Amino acid sequence: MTESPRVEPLRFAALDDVAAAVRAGGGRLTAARRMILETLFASEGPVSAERIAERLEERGAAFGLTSIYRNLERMETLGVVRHVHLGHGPGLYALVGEGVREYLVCERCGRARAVEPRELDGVRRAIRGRFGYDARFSHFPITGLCPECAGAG
Amino acid sequence: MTESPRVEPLRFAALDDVAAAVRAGGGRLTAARRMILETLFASEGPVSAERIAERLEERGAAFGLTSIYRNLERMETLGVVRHVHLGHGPGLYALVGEGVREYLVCERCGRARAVEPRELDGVRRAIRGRFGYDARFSHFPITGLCPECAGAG
DNA sequence: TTTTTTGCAAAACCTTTGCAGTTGG
DNA sequence: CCAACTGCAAAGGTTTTGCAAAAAA
Repeated sequence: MTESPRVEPLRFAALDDVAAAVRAGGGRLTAARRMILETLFASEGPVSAERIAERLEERGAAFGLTSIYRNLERMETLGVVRHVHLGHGPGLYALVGEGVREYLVCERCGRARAVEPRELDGVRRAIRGRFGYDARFSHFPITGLCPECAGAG
Repeated sequence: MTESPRVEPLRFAALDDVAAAVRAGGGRLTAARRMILETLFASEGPVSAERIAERLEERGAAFGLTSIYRNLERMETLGVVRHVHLGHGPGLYALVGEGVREYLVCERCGRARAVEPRELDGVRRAIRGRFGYDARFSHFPITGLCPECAGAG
């Protein structure tokens, strides 16, 4: 896994779109930025800055955590990246374009479940109906006991 | 959501009851512990460890943050204290007593709303019905846009 | 060239830990 | 007396900042 392992047209096309969005926002498409985006593309879920740094190192291109954080922050303001807090650990980053998810986290076993926003529409409606809030669980999750842990008492 | 939001007052059991619970759990009622409890009792909402330290200092009894944290943690395991994360700031502590609240926090203006758990029963039912989760918003809040911020676009 | 971006080191922030001395029951 | 508690200093984990050098446009 030294070079970009992904050759699927879909992903390449999408990556180009993201790169274009970065440029459109006045950002430069540096090596670090491109590789961070590639890493996010290849990841199955949101990943920490540190994990991204490891991935880049595996590919022979070490960038300091400082740069990773600065790039993620910049790309977040450009609207191509977002982050979520799923627990007490570090923030986890993902691309915006590949579909925003919302999360439920068990505060006992720590497992997270990612769902499509539409799956939470009923819950959102209940919250809006009573409190007027437009709830969003893509940055901070719903927390509680998952079915297994709730069952175990 | 950078600063600790302000929430409505909490009502507590008698301070003596809390002190008794500390002793019942094998804890000693030291000066620090008593003053921390008094501070929580007198506070209008959950407060940070640092704020507690300031209060104690105002009363002429300075205890290190270390002790504050250790005491809060100990009293939390004794079931007398709890804490909530309402944003990116420090954790906020409160007495358990009868007044456990659940929270909604606006991620734009940062304001928190504290509600009685029963007010969230409908929301909880919707979540349980679809995902099987037993959701609790007393440690991590519901986040989203409050009515004012949602209206402002 | 002009404007980002990068690296390094250091700090900021919240919280925990190690250890030796102190105190409550 | 002796386990529980305390202060201090130091470290831990995550993220930010300052500044000079390097690279993109």
